[in-house]
Amino acid sequence: MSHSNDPSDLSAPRPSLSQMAMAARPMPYLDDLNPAQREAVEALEGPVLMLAGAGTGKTKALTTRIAHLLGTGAARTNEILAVTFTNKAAREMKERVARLLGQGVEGMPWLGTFHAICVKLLRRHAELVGLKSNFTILDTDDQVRLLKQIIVAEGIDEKRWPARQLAGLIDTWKNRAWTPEKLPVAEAGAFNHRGGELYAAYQERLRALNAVDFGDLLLHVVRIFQEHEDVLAQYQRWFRYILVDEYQDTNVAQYLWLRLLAAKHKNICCVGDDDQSIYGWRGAEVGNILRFEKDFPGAKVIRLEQNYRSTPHILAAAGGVIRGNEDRLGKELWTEAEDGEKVRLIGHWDGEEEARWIGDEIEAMQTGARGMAPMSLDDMAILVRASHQMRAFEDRFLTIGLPYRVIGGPRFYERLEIRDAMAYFRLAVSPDDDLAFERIVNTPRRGLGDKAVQTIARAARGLGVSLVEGARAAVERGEIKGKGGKALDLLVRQLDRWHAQVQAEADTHVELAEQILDESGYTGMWQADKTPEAPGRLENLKELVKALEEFENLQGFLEHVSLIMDNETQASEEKVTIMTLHAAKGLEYPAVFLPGWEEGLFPSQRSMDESGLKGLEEERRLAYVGITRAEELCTISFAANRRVYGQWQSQLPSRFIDELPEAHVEVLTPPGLYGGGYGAAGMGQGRSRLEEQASRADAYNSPGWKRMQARGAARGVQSPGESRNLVIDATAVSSFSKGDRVFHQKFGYGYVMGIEGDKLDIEFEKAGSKKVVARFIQSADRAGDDVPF
DNA sequence: GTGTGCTTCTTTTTT
DNA sequence: AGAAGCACAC
Repeated sequence: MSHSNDPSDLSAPRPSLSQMAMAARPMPYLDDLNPAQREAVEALEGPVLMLAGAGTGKTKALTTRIAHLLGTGAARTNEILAVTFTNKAAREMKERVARLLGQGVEGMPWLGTFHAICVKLLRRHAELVGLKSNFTILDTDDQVRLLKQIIVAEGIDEKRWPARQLAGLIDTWKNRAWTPEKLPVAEAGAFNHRGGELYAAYQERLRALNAVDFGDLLLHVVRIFQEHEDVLAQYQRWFRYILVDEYQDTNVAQYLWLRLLAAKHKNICCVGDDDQSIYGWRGAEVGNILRFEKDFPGAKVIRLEQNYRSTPHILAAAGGVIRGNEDRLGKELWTEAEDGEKVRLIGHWDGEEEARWIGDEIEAMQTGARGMAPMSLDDMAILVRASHQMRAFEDRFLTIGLPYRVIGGPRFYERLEIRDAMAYFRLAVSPDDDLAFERIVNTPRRGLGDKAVQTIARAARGLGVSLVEGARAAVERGEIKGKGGKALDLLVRQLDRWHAQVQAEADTHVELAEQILDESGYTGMWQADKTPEAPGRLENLKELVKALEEFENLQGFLEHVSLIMDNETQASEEKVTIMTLHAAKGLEYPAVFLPGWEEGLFPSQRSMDESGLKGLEEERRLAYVGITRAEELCTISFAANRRVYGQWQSQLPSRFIDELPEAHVEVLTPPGLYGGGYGAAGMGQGRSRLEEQASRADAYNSPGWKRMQARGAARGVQSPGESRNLVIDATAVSSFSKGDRVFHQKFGYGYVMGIEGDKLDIEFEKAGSKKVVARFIQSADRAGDDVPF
């Protein structure tokens, strides 16, 4: 079945001597694989579904497969199509293939995200869907602003029918590969019976603007493939082998795209894990992976079940939870690793106590206080269901001075200041970018409000030109009076000059970027701003300019940036990581904390309301993902009370807790639960499930339980802050006195009200009164010093 | 054209 | 509770 050696197979390029020499070369990388991995690597021909459980060496198998394709001469670098979902995954794969081959892989042009690859394809064939090949890619923000215009133009009440919601609908439709013509009638009736119509209007506007949104990237290419057989045939020949990572996350559009490309040779290898499908809410279809064998008859299904990450207790706990799901292909993870610690379970009185306990526990683990080997903060992570849960931990960690990093949150390129700066760059490159012009016309303030913008738009429409040209005309005709008119005149001239500079390539693009931000007054705007965010924003602008250095020119930068939403924070100091369960997929940590396992929060009530059993199953997979992130120690916790939308609520432990197999769980005594006024607090309707749970804790009564007790007691002797106080720089405290005006990275400006030990009691202007460790505090006079450019 | 108080909403997030 | 968005008043 060897493809390249069959002389009768004329479709395959004849192997060159060098390729045959390479094929004859020993393949040491194969010896590193277990039998299942090896099978997945060597089954090069025909459809393959690699069901790779958490921590089973999926990326290793995938990258080795690529190396094998190249090493045996079965394919050349440009004949392999390898798609991932994130830039990070793509980067990682490139690096690992390069390492395996012992050389660079500049020549893997078709290894990338779905979107990046589609941009490449669409630039080549843009005219087939009525676009020019220099189309711009809109992000969510642009998209919403555009929709808002359409909604308002249609005379619809934007408050009752927000653009954001329509954007969400259109997104969902595009995920399902529904173009306006193919939109089911029932769906078109959404959004006050106008959904379909508005969708069509939006697509029309996009075409007029020569722009696409993220969904279009996929959909346009699918349409090209469907309507132009010759083009499709070309790529079917071209991409002789297809590899897909995280197949369980593909949506309908991506599925169609893949199926079209693989239809001829069917050399498609999809890798995924149905148990880790957690993106249903954004269009992923678990069905794609469940249906693979039907889509590709004769497909080889290979299960990777040997886990190299976690201890048996952790795997057993995860397995126990996921077993509750109906819709599974079925997989059982196993490991050769030693037993290790059981999964730990602990209940708390409320969310703050939970945060306090985890903080103490982390400090104890870091210093090795409980007889364990000291552990780096980099090896610990807290994984939450929803980002608002992070707050309690941030507050607590700031107070005790525990360094942490939050992953997720607003991405670098989504930040206001970055998007503004980019709009200026976009205009310098293409002056007819109307959306960019609208964004910055009055930022910084130029005295150009709604009325002025309308005048400009009217002028532009009348002449059938871009907004910049409209503005020029309006200025010349003197339609915009006073200060605004003058400022607009200046802006138009500046834009002309910047554009000329881009074309002339006289200065380096980095210098030009700095010049633009400077001359436009944008940097000055933030320098003059006294809000606590301003210094951070200036810092971000500096970083943006630094990021520019990596590119040849502004065009190149803009091209890539629209697809790269990464937020790579370089590792510096040791820190605990806080992030959502979603963000944690694909990562692993020696110690993992999973707080907030309460009904309604996790599983999320909303998920269950909206998607019923399907929703619950996805939540359960999320629990599975969470537990399987842990290598050695996994600690699950819940609180009896929690503030939900500002209202105190008593919480029931998550049903997932009851699904944990008891034999692999160690229940820690909830410290505040028995001692504190828990029973006395009177939680209303009789005995709550939590009480049952707590009393059932005795039933576990394992040796480990007692061991933990002993450890807890031993730890109790040392107060949490104590070890830390020793390393605190005494000058940090002494450099402040009562009444000082100070600045804090997160809380902003405030005044020192008192000093206790190494902590300062500060009344913040925005955040209220807090006790914060002194070394996190800056004198307010120093805060603004650091000005870029 | 800009600043302030009221209303609303509140999961997860990539490209 | 807290942010964000919007209407309203200067």
